[in-house]
Amino acid sequence: MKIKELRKSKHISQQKMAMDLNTNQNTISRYETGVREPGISELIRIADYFEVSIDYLVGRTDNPKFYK
Amino acid sequence: MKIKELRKSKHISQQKMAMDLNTNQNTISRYETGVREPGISELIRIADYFEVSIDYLVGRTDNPKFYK
DNA sequence: ATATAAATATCCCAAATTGGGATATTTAAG
DNA sequence: CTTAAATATCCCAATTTGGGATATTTATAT
Repeated sequence: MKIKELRKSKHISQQKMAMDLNTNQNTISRYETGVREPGISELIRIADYFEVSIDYLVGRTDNPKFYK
Repeated sequence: MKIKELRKSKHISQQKMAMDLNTNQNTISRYETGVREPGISELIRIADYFEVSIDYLVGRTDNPKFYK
């Protein structure tokens, strides 16, 4: 989960990001530290938020074989 | 979740797919009918299995803006 | 260097979600 | 029409989740 990198590249706090996504700061923190994982709908919202693919978000970009 | 279409295109049963993914037939059924959702790791395994992107798998392909 | 504030991580817990076994229902063959 | 294969649903224990509160870490100002 590349949330932390993406968030920092946008120079926003966990707090702001949490607000934007209608959730809590601690939830974002957990995603970033990996102690919790978001469900699919949350995953999509985060990907939308950063305008990246889910595959990138979850670190699956280096996988050479997804085409569709 | 485009599991059903992908699975059918490969002409395999839920049973076989479940076996291949070390899970149960009812779990696959639930994913397909939408009553349950897989977690991220399972999502990746399914995407790997069908060799598609997660974005495609969850029906996010039509979103024009993911680039990274 | 230290007080203060901002940012991030962790604790606890109730609620929601999950997967599995068993079983019912639907669909396809014979 | 019967049987078998495929798929969906029920029940339930266990895991996982998010939120509030709080602790800890990090940055800023004096």
